[in-house]
Amino acid sequence: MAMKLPSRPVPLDGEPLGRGARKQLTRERLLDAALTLMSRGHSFPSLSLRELTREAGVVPTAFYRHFRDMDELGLALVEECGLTLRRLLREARKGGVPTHDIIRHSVAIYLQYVRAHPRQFRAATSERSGGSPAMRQAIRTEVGHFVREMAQDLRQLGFRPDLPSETLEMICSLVVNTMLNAASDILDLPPEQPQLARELEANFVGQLRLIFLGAEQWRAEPGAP
Amino acid sequence: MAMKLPSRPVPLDGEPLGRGARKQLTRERLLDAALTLMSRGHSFPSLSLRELTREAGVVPTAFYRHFRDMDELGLALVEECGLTLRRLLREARKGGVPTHDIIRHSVAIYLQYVRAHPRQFRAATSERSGGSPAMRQAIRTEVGHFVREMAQDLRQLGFRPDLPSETLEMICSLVVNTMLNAASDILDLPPEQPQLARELEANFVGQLRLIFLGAEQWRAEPGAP
DNA sequence: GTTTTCAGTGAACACTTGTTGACATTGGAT
DNA sequence: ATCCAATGTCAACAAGTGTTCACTGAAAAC
Repeated sequence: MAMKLPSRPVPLDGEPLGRGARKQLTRERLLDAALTLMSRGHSFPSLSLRELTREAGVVPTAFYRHFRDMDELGLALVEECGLTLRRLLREARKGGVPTHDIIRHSVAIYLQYVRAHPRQFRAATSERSGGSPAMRQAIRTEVGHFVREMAQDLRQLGFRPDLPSETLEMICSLVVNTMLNAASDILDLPPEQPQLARELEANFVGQLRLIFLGAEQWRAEPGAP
Repeated sequence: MAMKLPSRPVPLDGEPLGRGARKQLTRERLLDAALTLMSRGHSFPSLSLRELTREAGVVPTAFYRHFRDMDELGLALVEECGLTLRRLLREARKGGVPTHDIIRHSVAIYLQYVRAHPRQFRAATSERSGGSPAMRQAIRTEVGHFVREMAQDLRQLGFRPDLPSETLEMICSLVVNTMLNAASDILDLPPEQPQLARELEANFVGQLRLIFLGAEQWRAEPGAP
């Protein structure tokens, strides 16, 4: 008699994982597969469920044990990328702020971080204006959190304590937009063109300098002289 | 005997159009259909050829008389949107520059223009980082043209004649990124929420003010004191 | 030790997709 | 008036899609 092949939930793992842990593992595999496929040029809305599960090494129907549909996976993905972004900010906070040439230094750190997490950043920048309305909204919210956190950090660092939070956030939102644009540009660069990369980096540094130059000059109350 | 239905290239048009004109017309219909579908939430890479031709009111195979594949249509679309952008700049140039409250005025004009061409702007901002690599590159080039043109305009207006073109373009690229982000934000707003729209507009104005404040303070040679 | 829960499997469905080839119709050059 | 090229239509294809259903096997609950 022909026996059915046994289900192999974790084919390559010797560790005796618990059931819940196993579930979370394949869930992460699915998210990971999405990031990988996106980093190969696919844009999220053009990903098919089957393609995704194929890449994840699971059968199509297994998908439904984790997400209702692709939109739900998209939202989870956004959350994950948001987490990556926050980690960046947290690490930057820990590292302390160098007193000299802050911007150039921060840019170097940031770009290094971007290159270390290309898939997350490509996904984030790519779906920021590309995905479904729900996904765009989610990303917008996530970016909003990031902006607020950054503004708070600036305040805590004693930067322009006279400015209201609104204004600080307006400035930070400009900074974040510039950062994300730069990330997108960097990741689209031909693989090994250090000259272009340096130009782009210089441009990026210049733009941030410009912004902070403006921020230092900003009058506290633009309405009244 | 069953006669084939006659082909009706222009079902609703009484005008006896020339042949070339007819071709261009359905070509425009295809491009238009793409814009329409995109403005309904679809992102370009997830558009199917059949969906497109259905919306355009043509049979799927007719597509190939105009474009080799969807990528080619995408490039044509980028070109069209680029044209729209340039027209904006040209009109702005014609209109002259108000001496007072330039930025607020320009922003109002710009947002009005964005709202008048929502589909083009949604497509442009959406595919800027979302589409195929070729499409992204095309958009990048188009935006680059726009930036250079804007920098030239600024120079001709006598703005910071001491700065090298490189620096001017760096500034303009920051401005353009901010403009496109603002467009994307505006178009994603819930249909009738004038309060949010005004907040967003104020934010936008603030960011541009900040940029130009920084630009006025920018030292001509950041390397040497 | 028995039972229950549940992540994962495989086959099947109704459908849409991109692309091909063989016609039709017609504007424009001859 | 006649032919040609080009624009468009129809029918058909293989392949891929999302989703369903009944089933399995082992971890967890009893």
